[in-house]
Amino acid sequence: MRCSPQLAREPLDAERAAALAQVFKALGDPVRLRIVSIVASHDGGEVCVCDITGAFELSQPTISHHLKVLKEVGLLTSERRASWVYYRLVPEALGELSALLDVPVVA
Amino acid sequence: MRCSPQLAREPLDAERAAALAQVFKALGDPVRLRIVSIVASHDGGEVCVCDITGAFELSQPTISHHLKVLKEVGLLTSERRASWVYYRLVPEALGELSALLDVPVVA
DNA sequence: CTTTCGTATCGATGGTTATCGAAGTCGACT
DNA sequence: AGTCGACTTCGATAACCATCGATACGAAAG
Repeated sequence: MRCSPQLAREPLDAERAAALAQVFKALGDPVRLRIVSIVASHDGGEVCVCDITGAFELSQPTISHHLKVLKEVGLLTSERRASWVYYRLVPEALGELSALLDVPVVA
Repeated sequence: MRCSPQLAREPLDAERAAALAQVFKALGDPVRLRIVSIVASHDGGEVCVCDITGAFELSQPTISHHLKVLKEVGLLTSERRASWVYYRLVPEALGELSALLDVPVVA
């Protein structure tokens, strides 16, 4: 777990910065941010793709693309059951980012 | 302060998601993430541009561009003193993001 | 006031990305 | 088997972005 490295503790090395930046970049799209928030706030913790598609005025392939991006960076996981695919949050991934950004107010 | 809206509390509306996504997008670049971490971890809280430029193998205009992006989304502020420009962190901005991503482990 | 040094802006360019329609896959039901 | 519905992958296109060299600006020094 690397001891929850805070951003203010010491400068990030290039390798770690590159990995983290990928996750932030995934969150750096309004649609993806809303998708994460939809999944995170859903009772039961998992959401069918159809539920997400219905929340946007975007084509279904576009939503699928965004889901793929979020899955690739480790923010979501997916599972197929019957005809439907369900996505759920990876809380540890968000937690790591939260800890990283948790800069002490008192310097 | 809008009661520190957690991502898991309720789905983000489009407007708020767009604003937040801009900040995450700013952090979604390895160079910018390292710049933020350099500024955040620097004693005294402020860093001269020359200190940042020296930490990368990038041209000075490129660093200046990244600093501008971080400043535009409210993560950094700058002040000119004599010939040098100093950048410092806006802790509240990082804090808001941290609170947003602070998803409770127990669903 | 011209030079010099630190930083910002400009214009161009190559690489990346969001989006779509079309086609492919995978289960389920008949 | 055949078909239908849910979802993903593919190929194309337009918009965006990181980076650079050249240039401009602002402050201090000579």
